[in-house]
Amino acid sequence: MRDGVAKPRVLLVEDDRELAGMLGELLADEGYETDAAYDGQRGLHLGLTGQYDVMVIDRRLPVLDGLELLRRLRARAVTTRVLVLSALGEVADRVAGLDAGADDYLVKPFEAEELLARLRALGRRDLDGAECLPLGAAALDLRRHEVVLPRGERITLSGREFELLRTLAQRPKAIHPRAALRTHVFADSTGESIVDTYVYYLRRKLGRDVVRTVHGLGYQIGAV
Amino acid sequence: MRDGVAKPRVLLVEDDRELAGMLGELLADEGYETDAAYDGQRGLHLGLTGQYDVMVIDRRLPVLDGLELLRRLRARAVTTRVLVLSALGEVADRVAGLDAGADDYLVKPFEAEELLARLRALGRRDLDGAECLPLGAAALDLRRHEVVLPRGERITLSGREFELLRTLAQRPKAIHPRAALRTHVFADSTGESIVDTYVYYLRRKLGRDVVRTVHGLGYQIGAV
DNA sequence: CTTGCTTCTGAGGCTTTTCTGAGATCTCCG
DNA sequence: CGGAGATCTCAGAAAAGCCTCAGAAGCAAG
Repeated sequence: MRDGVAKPRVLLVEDDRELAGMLGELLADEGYETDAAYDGQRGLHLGLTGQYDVMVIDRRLPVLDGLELLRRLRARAVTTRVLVLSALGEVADRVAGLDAGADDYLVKPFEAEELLARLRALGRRDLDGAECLPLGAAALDLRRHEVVLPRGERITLSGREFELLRTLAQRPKAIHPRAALRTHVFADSTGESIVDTYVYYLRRKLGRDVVRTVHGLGYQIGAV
Repeated sequence: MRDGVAKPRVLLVEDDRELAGMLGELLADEGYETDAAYDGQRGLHLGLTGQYDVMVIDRRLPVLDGLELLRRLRARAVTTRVLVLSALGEVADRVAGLDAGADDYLVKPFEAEELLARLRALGRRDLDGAECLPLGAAALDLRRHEVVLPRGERITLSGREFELLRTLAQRPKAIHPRAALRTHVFADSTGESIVDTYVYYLRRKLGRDVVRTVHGLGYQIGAV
């Protein structure tokens, strides 16, 4: 899927365990790494870790309603793409879901193919054809794993350094939680502070300002 | 819509001129700046200028089919969000549309409300962080935990400061009793005066006037 | 096997945030 | 006016979060 390095991670919040099990298998077959939660509270807890690429949330959930869960995630600066599943298919229901912060809304019953296609659409991040990502005044050369400074000077990055910076540069100005970066760039078994270390390496090579720390939330590039 | 600064720009590619006209008006009423193209070739030309925040593309188009238009845009590294409109509503059709690069797919006939909600959802994705609560002349950036002053200056809040201000800003003009704020924002075990302290911190960062004290009752923002 | 680079760990120290509590100041009302 | 209670201000301790870096372990090329 993506470089074969890390599978995209999906959080599935669905109280119908049978359906959850089926979807979990379906997603696994498609190459997703899936975690499941069976109620809204648990979904909120997992969602806040910020380690997912996309979430699938059922609208009707015990403990904490799906839309309320979504609102709370959004209120806590979680920008992960969310697809809401619901048996409620009226236009007003769909509008309510989307306006609560969903990126897409799929009405039950649905076909597996469509769910997968919509997940692909949400997860699509690869900037096809782009060779460079903007990086403030500089640029990140995706082919050569180098940062090109305004005056043409080039700084070579190691593999991990590059992956980290690319992840940040793909969504500039967004805040990337540590946990998310750790899951995307490093192996799950690595220590908690690996991200700090590599941010330190990047800053040492590129200057203190490339990466901004947002205390308690994560890291950010291209700050305003 | 968005701070009233710049209207989001929409490119509408639709050969049915009557429908195009109606949609154009609808979008204009919602505060979008709309350009229309009546065939795929013209849509490609305009789309490549890269000046749009989102595109609405009909699937069946003269000269250049909607999906082909979409593929060519994607091939040329245009990452603008695209919503495809189509009379073809089979699952296979929708999958084809999404896999051609669409971010969303809406089947005709549709209701205006849903189109608008889906456009809002698409627009939200790029504005990573433009999700704000009004705060008098300023705004509270919910994703970044920052207060955005009228001139664009940003003041970062700590976690607790943010939670407190958000709670107040969610119901402006309401009077929030101390005890309620303490329960919502802080742990139950904290001292009685924790709210006072944080109100003091907010005032020190943002100015004396952000939070008004209603003696004996609580705190309030956005006073009359 | 050595050299040089990359990756990862973990400890120590630094900074920011959170919370406490106590004195100063203010407000309301008799 | 004056006092009780409410509120403000702030210093500093404790906790949490973050930075820095040395060194071990891994890997690839010579």
